[in-house]
Amino acid sequence: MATGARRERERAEREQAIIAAARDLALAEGWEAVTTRRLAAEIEYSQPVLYSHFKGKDAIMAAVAVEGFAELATALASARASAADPRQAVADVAAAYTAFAEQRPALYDAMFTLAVDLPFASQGVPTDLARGFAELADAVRPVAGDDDLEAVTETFWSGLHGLVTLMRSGRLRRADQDRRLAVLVRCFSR
Amino acid sequence: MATGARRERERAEREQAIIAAARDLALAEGWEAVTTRRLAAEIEYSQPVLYSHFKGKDAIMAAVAVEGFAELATALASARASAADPRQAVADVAAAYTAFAEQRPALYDAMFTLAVDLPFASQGVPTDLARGFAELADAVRPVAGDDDLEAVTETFWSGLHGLVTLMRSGRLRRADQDRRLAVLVRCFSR
DNA sequence: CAGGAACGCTAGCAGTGCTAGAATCCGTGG
DNA sequence: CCACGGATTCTAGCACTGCTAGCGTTCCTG
Repeated sequence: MATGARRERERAEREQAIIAAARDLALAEGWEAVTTRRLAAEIEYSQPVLYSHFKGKDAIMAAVAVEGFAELATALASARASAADPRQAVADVAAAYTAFAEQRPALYDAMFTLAVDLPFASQGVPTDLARGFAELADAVRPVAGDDDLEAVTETFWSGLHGLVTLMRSGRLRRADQDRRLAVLVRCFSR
Repeated sequence: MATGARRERERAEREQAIIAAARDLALAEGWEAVTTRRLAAEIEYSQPVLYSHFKGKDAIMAAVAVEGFAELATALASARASAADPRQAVADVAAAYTAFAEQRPALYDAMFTLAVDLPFASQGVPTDLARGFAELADAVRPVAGDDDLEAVTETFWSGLHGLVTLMRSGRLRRADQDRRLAVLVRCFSR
């Protein structure tokens, strides 16, 4: 009778395998290489199995994005925790953010560029997204008069997001990224 | 013999019709609704005609983006020209930028999110893109110590781009956009 | 008016996300 | 130990995508 529990566990493992395969494939070859057929081949099942776990390809991408939000939050947290002083914290958090986007471009795309609507109504995202947002907020708190801390944080976040996306799409020269980061950090510290 | 000139003119008109159809369709129903079949039906020709004008669908989107860069540049220019003082110029240019993105979302996507590489190697874009960039630079010039005016401008641009894209994808509440814009403008004026 | 070339169309390819229905496996009761 | 029944998985296919080869027509030229 406990066979049902095993089945359920195996199902969960397979679901995780799908997410991992999608993530790895996207990181290695970009999201355009992630097709349902390749995904199915990767996990050694047929295509329809994917649809018994997720509503569609978008839902798979959303699941990958959810993992990304958790990773980003912890990356920001460790950057802020190891900063010497509040001033440095802003710079370190900003550097951690851009480094995350640079090193996991496909993950960043899933989180912010593709899969527009799905994850935000779901369960796991708001938590991890809020965690990351809170790290940014704590970093810029000294500069904000408390009432509009939220607006300041969101603007700081937008600045980072803009730097990352414009550079990744070739609109900004990669070489000057540090200088631009310094300008942004100067705006949001002191 | 002058018949060749007419043919060429008709060809140019048809090419413009393709770009206009793509643009209108994208603005009305989004880029996912722009298929080569619908585009062909819209201009009342068969699909292969599209490929005698453009290398592929991406090239059509790039052509639409090129028009967008010209429009954005003139919008920014007129905003800056009609500003009372330098301080106000930054705010007005920022407002014009976000208004452009808000009112022509599909156009903005073609310029910055989709069609990643094509237009920048081509002829028309660098000019109009540089025009828009110059408007931003002139607006923020007072705040920059001349040497890194470029970095300051690029960072300002990134901030605007981040605000626009994060809000459009639902990551930021639309209601607080004015407050965020004010924060950004404060950073880049005085 | 005949020859020829430029032109646009029909038809089709390979690939996409997704799904209906057949086939197979597996735990259960006789 | 075997046959049944339900869940699970696969095969085959649909409608659509971007794109292209090759045929038919049209129009200009000599």
